[in-house]
Amino acid sequence: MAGDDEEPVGADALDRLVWALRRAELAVQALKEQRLRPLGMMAAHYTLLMTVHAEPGLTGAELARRLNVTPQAVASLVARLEKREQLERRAHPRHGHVQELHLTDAGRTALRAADEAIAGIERQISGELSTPEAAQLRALLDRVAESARRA
Amino acid sequence: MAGDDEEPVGADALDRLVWALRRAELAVQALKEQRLRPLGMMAAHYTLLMTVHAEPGLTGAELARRLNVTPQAVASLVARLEKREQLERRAHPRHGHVQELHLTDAGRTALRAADEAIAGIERQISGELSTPEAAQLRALLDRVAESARRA
DNA sequence: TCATTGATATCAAGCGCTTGATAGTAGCCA
DNA sequence: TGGCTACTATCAAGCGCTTGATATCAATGA
Repeated sequence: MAGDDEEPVGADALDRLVWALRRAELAVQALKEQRLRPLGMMAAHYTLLMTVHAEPGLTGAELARRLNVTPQAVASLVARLEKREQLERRAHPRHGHVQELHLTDAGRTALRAADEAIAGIERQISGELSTPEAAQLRALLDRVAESARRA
Repeated sequence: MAGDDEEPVGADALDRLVWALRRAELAVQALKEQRLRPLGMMAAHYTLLMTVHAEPGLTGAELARRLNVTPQAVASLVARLEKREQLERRAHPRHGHVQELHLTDAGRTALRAADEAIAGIERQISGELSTPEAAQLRALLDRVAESARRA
């Protein structure tokens, strides 16, 4: 055809699913940081605390895989949260070298406050969607995530 | 109630929309990096080139707002892409101090190759969804993004 | 005409994350 | 029992991004 190479890339590139996904996540992430800042917590800290809360006793390496970052990055975050007394490292019962991560009471308190802010964002966003729409969006996102991870 | 404070945060925190959104974006982003690496391009470069392609003549500051990063970060990326001859800075017709950004032919070629990889990811992901599902997901994501940005 | 305002670009310093490399420990198997 | 392998944790160096501050220039208003 004559028009095949008029455009170096498809004009619909910005209408793609992956682009819409990025835009949405970027906007939500910015909102998270904004709401979490007054609480003296960063989104990365919230994510880490929430992950450890969901799976207590997680090791640093395992946590790094969950968060898609390197073990060193996790160690840096853990060190800071440990200094704030929000997280503690305990020796693994079998592996003396390995350290399990657990939330402290202060960590749970901080997490609860942060989660209140995140829940507010969730309410606001899902409030503009009908209940079935929200459920379907969640289901579709899960399928997208699994599809990308399986690739 | 007795069980109100047994859990510091709602047990459904991981079932939230914002969490599913993050998981999906993280997985897709990792896939992008993986597919773009063999082409010697990073996801950030692709995003920048695509944005400039969509709006030629964009200034650095304007571009920074589009990408949700600081002007300095953009300047760093631009300098690198300029060194690769994929991007060029031209003086603004009215504002001598301001510089417009334009893609070079090499930039368009590189963008086309990169976009091929991204399009492959798009096909793979949307291939696991029905056509109406993909359309609805895109529409819902746009509403989420606008809702978060408006907050 | 000239000062002020607003926006751009750029420099400098600090911090967080990544890649690469090293040390320690449990599990497996000959 | 001894050695190999796999996994964990940590150190060191480099790079990219952020915050903060500075210089330049167009546009506005007195």
